[in-house]
Amino acid sequence: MNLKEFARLVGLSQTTVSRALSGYPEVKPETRKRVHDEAVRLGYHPNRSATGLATGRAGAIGVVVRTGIAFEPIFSEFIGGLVGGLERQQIEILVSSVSSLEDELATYQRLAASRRVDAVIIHAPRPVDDRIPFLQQMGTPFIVHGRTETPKDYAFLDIDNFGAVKRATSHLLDLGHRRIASISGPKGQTYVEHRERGIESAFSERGLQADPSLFGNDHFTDEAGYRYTRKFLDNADPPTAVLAGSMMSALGAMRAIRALGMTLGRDISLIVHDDVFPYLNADNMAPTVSTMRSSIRSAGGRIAKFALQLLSGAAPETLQEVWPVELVLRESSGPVPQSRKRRAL
Amino acid sequence: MNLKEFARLVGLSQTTVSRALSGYPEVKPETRKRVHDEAVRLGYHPNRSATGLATGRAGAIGVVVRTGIAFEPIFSEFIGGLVGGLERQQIEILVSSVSSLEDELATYQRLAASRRVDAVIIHAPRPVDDRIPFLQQMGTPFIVHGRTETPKDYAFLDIDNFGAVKRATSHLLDLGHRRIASISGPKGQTYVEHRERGIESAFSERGLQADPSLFGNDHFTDEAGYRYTRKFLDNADPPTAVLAGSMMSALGAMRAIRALGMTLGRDISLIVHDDVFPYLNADNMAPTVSTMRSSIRSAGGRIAKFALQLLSGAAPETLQEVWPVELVLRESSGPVPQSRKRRAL
DNA sequence: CTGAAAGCGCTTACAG
DNA sequence: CTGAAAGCGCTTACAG
Repeated sequence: MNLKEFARLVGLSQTTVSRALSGYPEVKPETRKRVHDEAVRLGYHPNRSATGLATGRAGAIGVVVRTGIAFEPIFSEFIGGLVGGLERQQIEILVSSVSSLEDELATYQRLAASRRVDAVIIHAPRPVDDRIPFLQQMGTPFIVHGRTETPKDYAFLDIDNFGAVKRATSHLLDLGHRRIASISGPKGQTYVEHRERGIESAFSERGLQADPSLFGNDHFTDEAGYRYTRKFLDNADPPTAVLAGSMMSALGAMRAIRALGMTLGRDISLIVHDDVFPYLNADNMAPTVSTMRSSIRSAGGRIAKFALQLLSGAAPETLQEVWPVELVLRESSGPVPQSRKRRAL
Repeated sequence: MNLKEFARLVGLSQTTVSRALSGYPEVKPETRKRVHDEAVRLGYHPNRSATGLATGRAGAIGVVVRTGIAFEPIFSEFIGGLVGGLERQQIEILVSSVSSLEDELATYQRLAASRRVDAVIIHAPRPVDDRIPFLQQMGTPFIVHGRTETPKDYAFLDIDNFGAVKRATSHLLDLGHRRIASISGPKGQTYVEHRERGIESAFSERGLQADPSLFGNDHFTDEAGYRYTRKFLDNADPPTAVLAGSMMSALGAMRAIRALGMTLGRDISLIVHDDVFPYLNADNMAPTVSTMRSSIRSAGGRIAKFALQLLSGAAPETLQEVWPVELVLRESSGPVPQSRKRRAL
């Protein structure tokens, strides 16, 4: 059924019906109500292509995923939050995939030129990220999940990775740890740099220096967590504490610790960045795991709100937030073992 | 830039340009090439709303997610496969979320009536599933990931859950196990029933009977895996083998087994349904974990192909596949412990 | 092989 | 508060 037929059934002109449905003010309340009721009763919904053509609005937000970037468990949660934040907004998420940065840029160009989306969301930004000037030049609204180190004249939502890791590191230093390892994401992404700088800053504030040979970078997999933990613990001067960048890396780290017959929380400490997966709960492990916690689902929900505001004309610079990260101390982290205690330098 | 302007720049009529771009045969090859080259050079892409309005095709496939159904880690992989299978097809995935079955049906109605998608994908079907007659009656093409127990006059891709679990159970029975526990998904979904029937069938083929008090049903979380495994092992006559429905449940099961001081693969066997997550590899655990393996990413890719065929006019009944599941035996499963051996009945 | 023009189903400035 | 009609940017039957 199209508008013409629906309007005939309701006994009004297409104009009035369209206005009633779109919430325009100049329709008599009782007329609006009648139109709404009839639309529900008859199952009428405006053809989205026609609406899109007439208004220039696609009613969708684009998310481009890079295959091969093992983003996986985070992606579900993020999309869940995003889509949840858009529920009942008549705005959907459009997902496409690409295999290279070049393809990613080409996809933004296509999505924008064909008016398929009203805005896009950028993930995993680098300190200097080509996608941002590219989108700005095209005039495509976008929101960055994370941020760059360039001037921030764009909308973004990030968490305070620097502060979170600095606080966790400071806590470990206070407990006497001096050999602290990091298992983080791939080099080149802003959040990875922020986290590593957080470690360095905590050390240098105390006149100490972090050992960069204890920094591992790879995708967040159980396998990488295991591999790096083994490697670091085979070191002549092994770490007494590990910071793991995700629950998946942490699973591997814990496995390595067990394999070496060490007791987590006593022989070695572990603090994990927790994106909050409903199926894998740090509070539930044995021992319970200390975390830097920040719900990626909430971030998705917030970015959905940002997107709606952006489409309502908000200036990108007014849509910028950096969320604090909670440090939740549990059994996996504790004082440095007696045997490994050193005189503070 | 719109078609009118682009056609002017190329020096041809809108008709010819449109036909060249859409791959119609009646365009001179050199004309087509010139149009294509210019489209790339000038970044022209047809307005998707206009194309949609003119053709009646949305160029998108809908996926509706139910929030609260803890589908999470599987979802990323599935969408990854789906989107990958649609790459370069000018077809995107449209994701919406709903919180109830009623909302889900209403969303299909809206997506179909507004011509926002050309087809939808149904997840987690029940033996009798209301969504199927609903979509059939609306005439909306759809593909079921899984299947019902009703007549299958629709397109679907499922895996042989019955056969997989039956084989795994038979293997355990052959090794002398008689107390076999199951930690599966929520009751009421076809795949859960198929898996449980697989266990029962393996038992009854040997004149034995499975103990339904060893069947646990819940979302696939580490927590549920732990809780059920503890509960079953506290039993007066505890299981000697556990079948876990996902890697997440298996993590909890392994944790419970460790907590009780038991050795996996010796004191108790474990076989896990593995959807193949790139970040969590059964081959990499200690001990390595026996699995029933089927890549959910591949399933997503295959369903993308089905969707394309459906949109090209293929009859739904011709798009039906049930994939076999590999049984990969590793260290986590072995003979029943001496102490628990019984005379075969 | 190419083109002029109708039509897809909306929205919205304009008129009343 | 309501309506007639132009226009959004494509595709495609029809004509040549």
